[in-house]
Amino acid sequence: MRVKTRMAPSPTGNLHLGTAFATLWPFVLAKKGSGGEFVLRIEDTDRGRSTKEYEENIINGLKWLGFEWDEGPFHQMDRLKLYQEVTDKLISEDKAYFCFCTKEELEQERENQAKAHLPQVYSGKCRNLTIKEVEAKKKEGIPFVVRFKLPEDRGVVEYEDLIHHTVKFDSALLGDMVIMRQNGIPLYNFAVVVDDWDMKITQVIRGDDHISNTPKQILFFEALGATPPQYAHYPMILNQDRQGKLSKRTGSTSVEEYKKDGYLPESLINYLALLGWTHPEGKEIFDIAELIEKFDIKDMNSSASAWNQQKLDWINGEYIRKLSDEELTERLQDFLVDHPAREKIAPVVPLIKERIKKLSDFIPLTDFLFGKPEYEKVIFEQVVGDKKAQLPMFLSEIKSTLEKASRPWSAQDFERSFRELAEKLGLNTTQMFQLIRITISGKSVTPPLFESIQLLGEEETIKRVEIANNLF
RNA sequence: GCCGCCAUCGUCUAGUGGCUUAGGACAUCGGAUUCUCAUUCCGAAAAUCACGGGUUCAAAUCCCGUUGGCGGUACCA
Repeated sequence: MRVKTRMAPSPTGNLHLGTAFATLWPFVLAKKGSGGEFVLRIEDTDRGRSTKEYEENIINGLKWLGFEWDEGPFHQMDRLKLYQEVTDKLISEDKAYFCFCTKEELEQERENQAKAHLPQVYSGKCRNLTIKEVEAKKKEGIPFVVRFKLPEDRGVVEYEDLIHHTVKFDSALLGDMVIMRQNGIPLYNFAVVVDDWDMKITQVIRGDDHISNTPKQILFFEALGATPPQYAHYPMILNQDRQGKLSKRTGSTSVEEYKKDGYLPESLINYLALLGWTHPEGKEIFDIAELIEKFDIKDMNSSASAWNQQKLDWINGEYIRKLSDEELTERLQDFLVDHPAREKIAPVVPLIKERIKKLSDFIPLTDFLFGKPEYEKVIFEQVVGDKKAQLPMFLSEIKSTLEKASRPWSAQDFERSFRELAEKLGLNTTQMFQLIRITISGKSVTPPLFESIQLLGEEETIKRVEIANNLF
């Protein structure tokens, strides 16, 4: 059978890492088989919280991550007619009914049940209203909803979860669920079933927060006279401290933030994959194509894993180092739209490739190459320790050594003459080179010295030594 | 409260009854390379397999219970 999966985000917030995670699995499952299809469906029936902006953010983010869909995006709000037709059909078949209970009544009911340590289930008060009674209440203008009539004696609803084992629920604990609001907008569980049925979805793979929705949805499929799809529920990603599902509490969860921070889409995908699935050979670095090739739903985790920023950073570093210099240059240029000298990024790339974990690390590491350094006397003093009184002399010696050197400066001569100078001045080589480093950059950590100086040029380098010298 | 899901180093995991003195990865610590920082390489520390009972000649692995974490219990999705 041809596989058809779907991802159904609700546009009630920006693209969340959890949503990206939720998109990965149905996407991979669809791409796995030949001719599989992946559908994007926007579940926008929560009118209070859904916005067009969130939807755009989600769609753009999914595209940035590399996801493509074969159908959609569909919108549930465009499909109200269908939900209404199905609802009418269920009513006419006596599988659903009108309910006129007020919010207060229902709350009272639940409260009483809680006090009696009973499961909180709708009493079915409006279940047996006659047609006449219904008409009369409607005429009076009493607000109503449509409830699903839970088949009596349905007993235990059971299904084979592709990730868990057999999952069983007692349908008696479900009660008669509301499926349609008075305003004609359906409720989540009902709309999902109508859509999955209408769109002929074969596999539903989603977070395990939906496990308890599944028996309800199966019951709806049964009422429709349809076979439910196969279900697979993966665990939710937990916060770094394992307290609760991934939320803003312990760090950013917005995909856009990660993009702005300089994470590569492919490393995000790789890390997300690691959180839900284990490569059969235990590999940790693999691209989406390999994931699709090796994917088997049986290798998905059944226990929840916690978000780990350090591991993501490591993976991102791995991917940066795997890029060619040309490719990394392009990525940096796209990333650093406001950079003062984007055309000068290319020659710097080989120097920083092994030194950055995120694209944003480029800036602090290289800004001295593109603008004047800011000096702090203490940093110089820390290098030479108790010889700090001699700093002016050290700096002018450095300057004259540079001026004496034959041009263009060569790495070999440079290294040799400064090792000699270090010895002459009673400094060790580390101190010598650190002093030069700080002089040209204002920092104690930079890319390799001689290559940096080459990029700066001889004149600029000597100028910086002069400026530094004037500090003392 | 009721219903459900889950439970191996700090974190992610391997492990499907004997091959396990529980293996790997990230992070941590030490060492080598080195002009700094990284990279790379080598090494160390880190899990009484949540707890308590069973089953078995043998259990991290099977069963039951407990505890803990998480989720659901809406005219949210």
